[in-house]
Amino acid sequence: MPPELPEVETTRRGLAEALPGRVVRSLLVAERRLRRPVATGLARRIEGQSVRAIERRGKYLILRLDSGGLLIHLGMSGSLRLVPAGEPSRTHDRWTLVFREGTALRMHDPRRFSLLQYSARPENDPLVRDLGPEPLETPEEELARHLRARAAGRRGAVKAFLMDGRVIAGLGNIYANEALHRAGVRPGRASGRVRAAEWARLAAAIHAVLEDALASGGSTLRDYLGVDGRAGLFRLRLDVYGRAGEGCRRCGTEIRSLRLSGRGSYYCPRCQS
DNA sequence: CTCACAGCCTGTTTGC
DNA sequence: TGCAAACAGGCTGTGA
Repeated sequence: MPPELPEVETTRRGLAEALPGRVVRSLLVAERRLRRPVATGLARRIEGQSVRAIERRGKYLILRLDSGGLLIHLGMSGSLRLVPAGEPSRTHDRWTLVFREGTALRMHDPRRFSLLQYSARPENDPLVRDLGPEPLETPEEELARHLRARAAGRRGAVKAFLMDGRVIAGLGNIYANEALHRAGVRPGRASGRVRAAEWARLAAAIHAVLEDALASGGSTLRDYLGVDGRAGLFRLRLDVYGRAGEGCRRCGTEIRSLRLSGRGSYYCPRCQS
């Protein structure tokens, strides 16, 4: 299961408890070939800087430094962990950010879809600049209006629309499926044909599913040194994602699956129209 | 602008 | 049983 927005936010909270004030001693890069190559001069650029804050934009983490900051993305299989400085790397550990205070932040990422990049102005970096509103920080009614306005005239599937980061930040395949089920909207519907009342239900459902996942992940936050991006997802009970052929938890009808824009999509033919 | 799809990658599942 | 092919998906770039 990939880290989605709630897992990234859980990770952010863990880092925010531990990192601010720490000073970067070194960056050890074991594998440069990630989603983008890790810049050669990155280590030198950040050594000696202290961590000011940890922010999140969609599924990107922003580690604010004295000057500029690091953009970090977990990709499909990445997870961050705080480890004691000097702990040996294992297979698939990609880089380790070592702090003077004796701890280190380590990226574990088997599939190398993760990203580590310095930016002088992280919030203006093209990677995050064009992202849509934060689903958890946008009031429900505003979110509903926004989605409806952006969907006008679009004929593509509503699930693909919800997964477009420029429309709304950080909603991945799993939670797009779950939100559509909670809202009673089929994933293959044309975005422009979803009605106002349905957008209202969708906005509420997006909030609900993300908050649920966040709540279940939050309780496992205090593992050893705190950060495990996986904890939340393992605890959230999914209603439709990956449940093709099984019974809908609400009505018992068999969950169906189809492919939309190359992505697995799941819905209940009775609960969702 | 909108939309679909290839490509990146490796662990896991499926199918012969 | 064993191996190869298919699958999984966030994001970007490309082309229609």
